[in-house]
Amino acid sequence: MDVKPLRYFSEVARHNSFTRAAEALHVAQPAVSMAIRKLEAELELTLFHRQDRRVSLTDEGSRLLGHAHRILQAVSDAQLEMEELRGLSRGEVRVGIPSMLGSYYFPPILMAFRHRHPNLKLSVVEAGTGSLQQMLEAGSLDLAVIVAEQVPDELEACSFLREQMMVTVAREHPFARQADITLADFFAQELVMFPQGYFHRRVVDRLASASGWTPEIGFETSLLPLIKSIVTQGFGISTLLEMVLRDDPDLVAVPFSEPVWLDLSIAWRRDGYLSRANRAFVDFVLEQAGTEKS
Amino acid sequence: MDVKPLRYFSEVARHNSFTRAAEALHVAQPAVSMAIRKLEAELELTLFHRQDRRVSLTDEGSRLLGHAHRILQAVSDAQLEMEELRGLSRGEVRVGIPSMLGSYYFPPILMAFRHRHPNLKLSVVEAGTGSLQQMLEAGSLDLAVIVAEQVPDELEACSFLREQMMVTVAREHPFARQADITLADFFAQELVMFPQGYFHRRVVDRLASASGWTPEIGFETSLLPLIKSIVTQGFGISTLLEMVLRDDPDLVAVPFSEPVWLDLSIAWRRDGYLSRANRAFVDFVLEQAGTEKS
DNA sequence: ATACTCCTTATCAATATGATAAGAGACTCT
DNA sequence: AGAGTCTCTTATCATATTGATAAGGAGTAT
Repeated sequence: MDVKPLRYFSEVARHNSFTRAAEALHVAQPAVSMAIRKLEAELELTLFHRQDRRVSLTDEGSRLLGHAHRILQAVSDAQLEMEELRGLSRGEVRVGIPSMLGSYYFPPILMAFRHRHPNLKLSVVEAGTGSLQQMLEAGSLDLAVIVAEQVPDELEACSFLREQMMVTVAREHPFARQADITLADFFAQELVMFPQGYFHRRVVDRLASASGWTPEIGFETSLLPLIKSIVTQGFGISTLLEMVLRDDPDLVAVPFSEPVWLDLSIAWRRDGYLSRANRAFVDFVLEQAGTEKS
Repeated sequence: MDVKPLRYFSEVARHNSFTRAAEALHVAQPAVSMAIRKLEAELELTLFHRQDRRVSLTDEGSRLLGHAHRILQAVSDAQLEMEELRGLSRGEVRVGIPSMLGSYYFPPILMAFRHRHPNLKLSVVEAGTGSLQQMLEAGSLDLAVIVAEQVPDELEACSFLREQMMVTVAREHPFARQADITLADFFAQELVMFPQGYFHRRVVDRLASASGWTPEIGFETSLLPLIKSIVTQGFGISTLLEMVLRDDPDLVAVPFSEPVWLDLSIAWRRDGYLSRANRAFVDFVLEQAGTEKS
């Protein structure tokens, strides 16, 4: 029992005519005759009562008609959804974004993506790089934004933005007048940091262990506005991505004397298939980053 | 989107393996590969993620899987019902039977038919020949038992029983000792009759008009037991099928001097298709009548 | 390293499908 | 009554689809 013959059958039943059905189906009329004959042979039942030039459903035929409608409906539903998935008018993007980027870089991108593909469901999780990687590997996320240098083997990553980590101080702080800050100077200060598991913290820890200093962490929070507020009031200093500081009049961003650049990437499981929707999101992010640069 | 590829798809998804699916489907493995590839091309979507020798559904594939299951289920439902109709483990027989036969000849046949095809729905309507013909033509009945000689053109009829109409009198009635009764004698008596529209009445009216007599009808009812009771008590005479009188000790059946035979037939719309179930019923009745005779 | 497992590609035969052309039965309109 | 038509069937043929066999290649296990 195949779909095409059932479609023919349904049309013949609808029109009570082979000729009319053939027209509606855009096939030659004998094709319809043969298809119905074959279906009848397959089922070993007479589906239509051919009386002179009048065609009508038999009892058995009308029983089949209900099934045929159900089947054709189900097929058409499937085709519709596949078409939607293909055309990105359906689908889901589940992406994880670290706090710092989620607050400063991504909002406009997310809005623009949503505008481009209004029917895609967009789930955004904000969490530290560590959690994001775990969620990615566990399959509860499809995509995550991470810092490129620490890409594990099982993830595939695509860098879309290179951004400098800047020492962040209040306007009144002595550092604010320096052209750059050495690691020694930086680590001599009391720091306000993200907790373990955030790329922010990882970067600083790496800088510390590479240079032999021990960071003195006076305050630890994953709330970026709180960090900024604390630094603004002079209770500590921090280091943040340049983008976070660009529009803040109360904070001063000073580069390290050996500039620290971070490659921000969007990553996914290497062995996992990216759905159309997710791939569209990756492409969109890369495209936005590209146009922004130029 | 065809049924076979969907079945292949569903099996591959079930086993996460082309080879295993091919085994389960009893086809060569490349056939499965090709079918899936073609389905993917048709939908312009990747359904499986082929990673090394591991196969897994993509997001789009798992969306399709639900539809595939629904479609395959619907197809299998249809096949099942068609099979049931073919094998007469489903279907409906709607048959109309005149009172006289419904009470005396058909009950055992109906029971036997029901025993032979326990899953067929059997709807039996008891009514006069006139009503039955109307219902047949209106399509509210598929089959009806009628008297052969008055078969209209639009009905097809098959005779299954030839039965004599007997003058019916009480044991004490003078007619009871006669070998036969002339029409003149019969019409001289007060009659107990079925109403208009019953073959019983039609036959008597026909006899009357053919012989020029006018029947004197003292009592009219469609209740056969009532007729018998009235005749038994000597308030009138009637004429009934032989089968009705065979086991009644209080009534005597005497033939007309020119015997009146009725051909009982089972009829259906000439232009209407007889469903498997109805045809089975006709065959069954004919078969029963045949074996009974022999 | 070698054999094995599993999916893909290539080729070929069998089958199925649909188009065209011709035919047959029945209704309709003169 | 007979021509014309309408509609389904049959016949024939070209094309497309399907599945089997054989060979290839990538990855894994022993």
